[in-house]
Amino acid sequence: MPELPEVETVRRSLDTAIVGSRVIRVDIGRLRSVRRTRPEVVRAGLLGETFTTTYRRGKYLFFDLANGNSMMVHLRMSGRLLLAAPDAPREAHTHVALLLERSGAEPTELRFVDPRTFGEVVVFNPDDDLVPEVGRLGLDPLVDEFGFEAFRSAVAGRRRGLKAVLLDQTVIAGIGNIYADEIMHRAHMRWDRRVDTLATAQLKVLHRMTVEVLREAVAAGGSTLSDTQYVDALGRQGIFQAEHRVYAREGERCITCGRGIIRRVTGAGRSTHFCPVCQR
DNA sequence: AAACAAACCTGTGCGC
DNA sequence: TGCGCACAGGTTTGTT
Repeated sequence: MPELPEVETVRRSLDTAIVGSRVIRVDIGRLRSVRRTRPEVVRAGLLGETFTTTYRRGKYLFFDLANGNSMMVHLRMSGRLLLAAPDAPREAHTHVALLLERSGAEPTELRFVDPRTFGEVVVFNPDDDLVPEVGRLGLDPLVDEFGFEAFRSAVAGRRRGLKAVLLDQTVIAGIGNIYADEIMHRAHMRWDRRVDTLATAQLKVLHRMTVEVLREAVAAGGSTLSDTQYVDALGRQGIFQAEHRVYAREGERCITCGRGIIRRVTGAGRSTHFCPVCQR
């Protein structure tokens, strides 16, 4: 479900309520959601501690604690983080719930909800190497310095198809299936175009569209698809789906060129949407 | 190095 | 109405 724009929207919708809040209760209902450590590590690491900052790298969310530990949350396909009144009924598939106390505010509960249970919550000390994959992440287009030269050196010379490179989190962190398709469409490039055949002018277009799509999507609060699964921590849906030009538009006429019919092809277990006329 | 399939799970929507 | 199948925003692991 969530890609960079959705994860960033979740982070922003949580930040004010989280920072300065102290964890006074930790409920773990599904061990799988905290599988990277034993559950006692999660409980002991959080209980009584205060959140100091939130930040994001790619699709990884971090919540730092005053004791030096951090909590990492990855939503994977179906995860959600929700803020709710502690006495409000919990959503189905609520696997972790943190009761938060904060001076001058009503207590709130932070809930990790995840039907497919691919997502996870990790509480770790930065000295331990519990989230090694974060060290392998490539540039974050909105957090890191992401000028053209940085982009070029990240993707330069890859003898792979464009979509595979865009989805590779060790090259650029945060792009998933929806935004990869939308970026390629705006750049007028096919998914299977070998990146090492792109000229500098084309790389510049690709770079510009990557930033443009992600920025616009964040400004729109992300994309909520027809299943309405994605919402931010306050339950608000995104509206960027209205701007999708290819994703989930198979069979429709291309909005950009007015001539092509959007196609959908499957490869490596993912579907790719594109316009056969304006993407070459 | 790169491409692909399978694995991890649950829910939903579709055709019959 | 019910059943079986395809498919879903991600990532890792193992195989060609």
